[in-house]
Amino acid sequence: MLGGVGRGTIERRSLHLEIVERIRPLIVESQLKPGSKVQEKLLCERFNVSRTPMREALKVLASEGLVRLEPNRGAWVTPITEEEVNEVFPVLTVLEALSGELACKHITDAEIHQVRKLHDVMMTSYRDKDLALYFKINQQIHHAILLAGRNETLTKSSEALSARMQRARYAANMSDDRWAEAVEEHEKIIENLEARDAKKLSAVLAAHMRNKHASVLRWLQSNEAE
Amino acid sequence: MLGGVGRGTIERRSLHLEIVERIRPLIVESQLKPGSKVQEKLLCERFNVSRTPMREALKVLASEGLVRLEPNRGAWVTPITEEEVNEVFPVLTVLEALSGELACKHITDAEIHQVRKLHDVMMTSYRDKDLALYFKINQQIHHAILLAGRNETLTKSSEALSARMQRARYAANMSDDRWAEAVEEHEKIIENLEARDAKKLSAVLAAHMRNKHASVLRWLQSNEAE
DNA sequence: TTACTAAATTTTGCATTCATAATTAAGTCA
DNA sequence: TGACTTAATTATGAATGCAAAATTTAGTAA
Repeated sequence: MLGGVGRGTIERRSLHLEIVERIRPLIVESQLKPGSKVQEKLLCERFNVSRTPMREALKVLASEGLVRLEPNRGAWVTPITEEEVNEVFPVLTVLEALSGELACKHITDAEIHQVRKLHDVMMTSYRDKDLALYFKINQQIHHAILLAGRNETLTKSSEALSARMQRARYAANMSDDRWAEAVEEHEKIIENLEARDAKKLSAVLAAHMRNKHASVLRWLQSNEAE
Repeated sequence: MLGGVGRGTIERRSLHLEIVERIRPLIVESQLKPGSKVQEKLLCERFNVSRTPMREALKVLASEGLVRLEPNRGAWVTPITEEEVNEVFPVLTVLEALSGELACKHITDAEIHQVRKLHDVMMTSYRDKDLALYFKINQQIHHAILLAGRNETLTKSSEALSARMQRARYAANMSDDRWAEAVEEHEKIIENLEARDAKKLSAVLAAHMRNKHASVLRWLQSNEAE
């Protein structure tokens, strides 16, 4: 976010958070590559801030697991390893399952309608084979379900971990088969959400996550072989 | 810096992390009271560090949810509210359940033995009605189960949330009834761990968490009434 | 008193500076 | 040439300084 450009932001935000939220997407979208050095000075120049808030931001990103700090040696973008993926996905799976359960409890009709609209746009992007758009909407759907759960702690935890895996998904793309499968899963997700079937939605979301896990793993392994 | 006093520390640690790990217990044990202002300057003097690393530490604690930062207004210890408790415990519950499942898969006989020993000490502390010791060992058991799960991400996420709730548990103490119930639950936990029954352990841990949740809620509500 | 305003003080946010550790480059000797 | 030192450079960690914001205090008028 660019702090107050465009629309009159009311709440004042701190610079370091601003920076966190600008660097995070750079990492998630792999513009800052996994395993690469984070050039503190370069980023300072890029965002035109001094080192103090930048270093504060890096500390926060490190505590989120997107960056690794080595004392006196600087910061690195956390590499995507099989180990990391095998750690994060199981956690993400139970969080996603919980989010489905909570969403069914609290979601309003208007919100369901919103998600349905997102879902339909996503389907269009699937038919158009617009992967970038598909990813974007996909994200928004998962975000909307989290929001519907009315649990900020869950939302924050889940999205922090999700961000770490998102980078892999960006890099991994998807096989046509996996994409078709994912779409089917999403059909079930929206159905169960509309039916407000907590148990089922929860199970479908968990399965969805496990498949994402497998998909990322396949990519990682085929990559390591190179 | 207090890191290397006394014993020859090998790994160099960064000052801000040192500070984080010194302030965290202050918050968890309510020496810094929920809702109270965090006096940056005072803490700097107390730990004999300058404001820079202290402020970095506060940013990390804020991202963990133990502290709230208000731009230009400073830092407050996150208050314990019913809302907060109702958010965190459900997340903690699914994480704890996962940790039980993973522990059963990976735990070694030696580790089970370790946990059993901790459990026995805890039982002694229960018989002695030594609540402080009971809490401490209790923590260690949950930590050991997390470690046995071989998932650092899970361990970190879970303990971050646990820290937030721990403060309430410190303040809440326990009714005799609840304490007896908790002890029974712990009997089941150790039994199922020794039997390596993943499903059952997972369920027992989840139930244990839900009861902790209820217990904290009761305390909060009786407190609000005052 | 009480409500409001203005000055003084304190606190915060961030840039800068300086010391130290790490890295790179240059030089030495076998 | 290549391994090892040592010097030069760069990057990092943390203290300090300074401007801006918030808070407190003092003062004024009703």
